[in-house]
Amino acid sequence: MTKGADTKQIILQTGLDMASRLGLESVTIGSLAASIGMSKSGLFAHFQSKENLQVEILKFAEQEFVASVVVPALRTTAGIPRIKALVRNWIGWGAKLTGGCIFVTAGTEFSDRTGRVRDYLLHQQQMWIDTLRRIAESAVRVGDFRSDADCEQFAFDLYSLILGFHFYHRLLRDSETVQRQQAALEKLLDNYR
Amino acid sequence: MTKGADTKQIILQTGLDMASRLGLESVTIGSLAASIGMSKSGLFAHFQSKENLQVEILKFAEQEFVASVVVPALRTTAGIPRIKALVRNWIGWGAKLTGGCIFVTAGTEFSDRTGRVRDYLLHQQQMWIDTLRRIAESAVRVGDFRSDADCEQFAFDLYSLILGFHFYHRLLRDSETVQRQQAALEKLLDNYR
DNA sequence: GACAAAAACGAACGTTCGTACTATTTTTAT
DNA sequence: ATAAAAATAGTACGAACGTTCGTTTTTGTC
Repeated sequence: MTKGADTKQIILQTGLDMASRLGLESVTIGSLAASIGMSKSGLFAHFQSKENLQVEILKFAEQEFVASVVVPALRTTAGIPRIKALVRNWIGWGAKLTGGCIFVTAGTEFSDRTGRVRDYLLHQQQMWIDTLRRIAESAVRVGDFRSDADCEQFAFDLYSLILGFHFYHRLLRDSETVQRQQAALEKLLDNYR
Repeated sequence: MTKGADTKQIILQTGLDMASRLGLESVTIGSLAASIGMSKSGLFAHFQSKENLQVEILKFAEQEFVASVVVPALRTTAGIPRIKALVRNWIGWGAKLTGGCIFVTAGTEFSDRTGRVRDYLLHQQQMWIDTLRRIAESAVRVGDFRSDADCEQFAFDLYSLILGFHFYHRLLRDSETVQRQQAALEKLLDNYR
């Protein structure tokens, strides 16, 4: 029985796109079903609850994120090239979606809520920050960063930069944002060299 | 006629707090009325539409923001002390609300929507970025920043930092965030000195 | 092609959404 | 004190919400 799994993928893909535009809470079962062209109850049967749907959308997004952002970056040379690749991939991933990065959107949306969606988001973000830190550590190891660099701090700095880019790019639609972000990244890297 | 205005203030204050926790879209007329202890229709009469309510909450927040963040900062010595005061006030303002900064929250929430709420948010953010740029320019004028400093870029850098702080502080509840943010701010200022 | 399992459907549940209209109460000005 | 005005409450509306249930259609296996 593969038909059900196929449908589920379509639901999650469409749901992810919708969530990236409107937020996870605004992905209603009715509107999602309508935009796919199936019935509310048919869609609902795949998830048993809206909370499950939300969590599964996040897991689906994570898969895509890891596959198209993290893994390719880890394949490039460790150090500064890898960091630049990571940022480049991240921006590219954001561009694939109709809306913004779902982790940023949902992270903001659920930061003051409770429940499994927030729990999962929190866990995801900690893993993401861990990844940033480890990539900084490998930059120290290959000598691109100086040996006493604070890698935890670098993760914060880089994530801030990404958030700034996202905010400028989405809300302000500022065309110069890419250059701004690139200039900031160069300066940031200089600080750790 | 002062009774109506008083009630309106209470509505907006409560609505702002609710919006800072759950987002502007989740401030429903029913739940807001219930938490104040008045009727849906009584509350509704003050605003004529939900969109009006949302915009008025943002205007109310802006008033408070200007009064407790921007104005006090502009009263301190121009240059780096003013920048530090601005950041300090901003963090303090965020701490007064139950949830996060409403401009960050709502900016993310409405970046891909259309309508008057988004229009107003966009306008507000452009003013905020303008303020950041002007404060950087005054830092150049008093000699705290070097004369060829890119003030537009500084606005981006500082805003990114603030967003990073907000995200770490709200979702991750990381207790070291204040120090991280301070360290990043010092480095940022050094880059422009 | 028969048959069981899986998947999708349609209708309905109780609740809440934003909004509209009409009382009724409360506040203000004379 | 009283009339006008403002503020609040009450009731109702159609639509949408998440969810449940029983039925029908589709699918894969023998």
